[in-house]
Amino acid sequence: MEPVPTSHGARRANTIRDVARHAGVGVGTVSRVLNGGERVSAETLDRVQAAIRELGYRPSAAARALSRGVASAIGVTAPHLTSPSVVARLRGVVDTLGNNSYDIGLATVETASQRERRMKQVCQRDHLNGLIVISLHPTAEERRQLIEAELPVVFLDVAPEGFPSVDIDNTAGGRIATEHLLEFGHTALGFIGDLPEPEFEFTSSARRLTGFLDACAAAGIGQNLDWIVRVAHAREAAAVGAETMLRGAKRPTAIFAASDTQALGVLDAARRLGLSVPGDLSVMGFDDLEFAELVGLSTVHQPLVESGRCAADLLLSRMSGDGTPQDDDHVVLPLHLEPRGTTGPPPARSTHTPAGKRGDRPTGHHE
Amino acid sequence: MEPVPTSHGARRANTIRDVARHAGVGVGTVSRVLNGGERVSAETLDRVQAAIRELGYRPSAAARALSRGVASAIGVTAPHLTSPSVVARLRGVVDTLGNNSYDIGLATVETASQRERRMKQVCQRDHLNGLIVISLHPTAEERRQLIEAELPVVFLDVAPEGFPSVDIDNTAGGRIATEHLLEFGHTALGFIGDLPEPEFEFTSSARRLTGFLDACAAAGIGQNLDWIVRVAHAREAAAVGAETMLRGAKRPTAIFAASDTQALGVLDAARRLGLSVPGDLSVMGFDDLEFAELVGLSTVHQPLVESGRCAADLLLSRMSGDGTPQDDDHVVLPLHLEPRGTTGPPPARSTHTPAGKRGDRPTGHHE
DNA sequence: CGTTTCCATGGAACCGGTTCCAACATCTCA
DNA sequence: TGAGATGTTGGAACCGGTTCCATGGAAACG
Repeated sequence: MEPVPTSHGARRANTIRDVARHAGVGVGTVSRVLNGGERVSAETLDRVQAAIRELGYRPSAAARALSRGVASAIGVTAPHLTSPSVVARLRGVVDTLGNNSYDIGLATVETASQRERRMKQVCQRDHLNGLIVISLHPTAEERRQLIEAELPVVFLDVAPEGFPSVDIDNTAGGRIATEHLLEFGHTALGFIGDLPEPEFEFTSSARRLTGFLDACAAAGIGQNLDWIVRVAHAREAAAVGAETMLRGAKRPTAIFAASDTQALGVLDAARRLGLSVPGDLSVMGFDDLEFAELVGLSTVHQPLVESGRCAADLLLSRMSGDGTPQDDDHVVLPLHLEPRGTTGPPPARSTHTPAGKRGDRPTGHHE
Repeated sequence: MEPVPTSHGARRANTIRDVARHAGVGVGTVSRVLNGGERVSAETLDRVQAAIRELGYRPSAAARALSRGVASAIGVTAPHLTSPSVVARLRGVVDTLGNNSYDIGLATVETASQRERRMKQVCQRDHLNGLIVISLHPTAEERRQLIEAELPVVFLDVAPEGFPSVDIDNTAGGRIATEHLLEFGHTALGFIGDLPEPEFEFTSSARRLTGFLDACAAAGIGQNLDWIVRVAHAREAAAVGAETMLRGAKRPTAIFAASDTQALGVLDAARRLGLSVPGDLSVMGFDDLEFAELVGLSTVHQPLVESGRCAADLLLSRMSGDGTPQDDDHVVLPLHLEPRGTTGPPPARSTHTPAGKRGDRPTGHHE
């Protein structure tokens, strides 16, 4: 006679009206109980909660989203998950958001068309109430859409004007890496980084190059343009680039790779050419990915996981915040040098300046 | 006089009724156009599409979910993203699902309470229309909930009875790894794997141990129980376990670690004890994570990314499928040996007759 | 004791889609 | 020419929450 009282074999799930009937109250009262129980007498509250329990009632997320006008979900867009740094950042984001009972809508983009489609999905009006964008530069069109959708958004690993962001000081990082090499007495420095992306503003790789050049200039060291190589962000591409650089008549005694992935390629190149590291060649990376410690790569540490947490916190405060919608608030996280086994003094023969009283360094556990 | 015709400064977003009015048709017609344009005349279709474009109309996901009774989202639950194998699987899942215009709801669980909360979220009735569970054994209660929610689900890296799953043959994998060591002539084999988890059925690590034992038995080699060590799934824990094993009066000439991560710990232990690899000790891993190639670790390759794709495909076919709701369909992906630099013949001095000549500890039933 | 204030409460209207049915137009076939 | 089949269309009802307003009773006040 009654609608199924236990939720066991129920064809149709119980609704708020079923609960109201079961508890002998109105739907408004049940709704109030569901949302914190304000302005409900203790006795009624008990009765409603009992009814909820007895019916195994679970509210419909869609109905709530519809009537409230917004869902309880946060979107995360990122490049494909092949890059370890993206994964590390994502981990931080997920950690923080997951503890705040938000749904996380993950979207990865690889191609331009995917990207466009995603963006439309993302801006669906009642779809998301917040967005984190990892390592993707927004196009002008995308910015416009984001502003129009009035969607709270935080960028991570990029810092477009007019939006809140979490990033590092890549220029300073490039300087830190380069100064580490300079302190060993290197004067012949090479750089390997990503290809420039003209459609976007400065990339992190480009900024690291700027820091490299700054540090060189400050030390009064000139540039050999053949030793500034820009390739696709991949181990093998970097290996090819480094090999070319190292095959020249004169070659650098140290190479700063703008990412650990590319540093790995440089190490490959050194191995192929029979150069010892750091005996013949010092190699410096950037990021401090997990494998950096494994291979003993000297690098600049950036707080990847923490950056994700930070972006998530920033977004949450934005969403709950007063309302100033899309001003910018750029968080810059600290970096530090992580010296390991792939950097050392330049080889004695080319050490015409300081630092060269002893050419034999105590390394040698690397090949 | 019209409601705001461009979507620019609109306070209130355009709804399907606005579109209908603008195009001079009924809402039903607009809905039909939105869902593929079946049973709509070409002329009307044009007019409606024009209206949609002119108003910048975007349908509300929540309203659609509510009236259809189901959203267009697929959930993915996984352990925290610190494990590289989980990340690799996730990548495969996301790749495939992303190309099918599903939203992906990602939830990671770490603690038991998180897990319980997630499960409730996940089973919200109109929340998801599919679920992929990565590397998490379902409890009895969770199975019950899943079945009750009638939610299509695919398990990945575990294979609970009664649910579709994608997995590998871990026992066979353990056998493959062990046979590789046996072929080199090793007769003193150690094993390092995860702690048993009594609350769940057999874990993959336990199955790999079974394969190890099978292969040993088939080769007529007895077991030294001190050489079967089970520790937390972490590099350092494995290092400690391996060190203990290798410090004994007699020590194995080869160790099979049930995961690459643990194999890394074994390598640490060897280094600390001054043992050369593979000269004094062969080390065998499992998984073929990215770093395995970096450190030249011999291992068993399992198709991680592909397993994610496979699970996603399976789920999609389940969701669109006829209806047989939750029968089981266990996909088993192939494995292969990936021999690298950490395995080789046993040291010469111990190459005399098999380990247990004195039969003190090994319960050898050989000879 | 009458009036005002306050609180708990019930329930209609609403959010924006989908679905279904009735209504109508057109076409077909006898 | 009429009956039936086919195809297109409009719009009410519905999905299941939230919100807001009207109501009634208790408490506070003069």
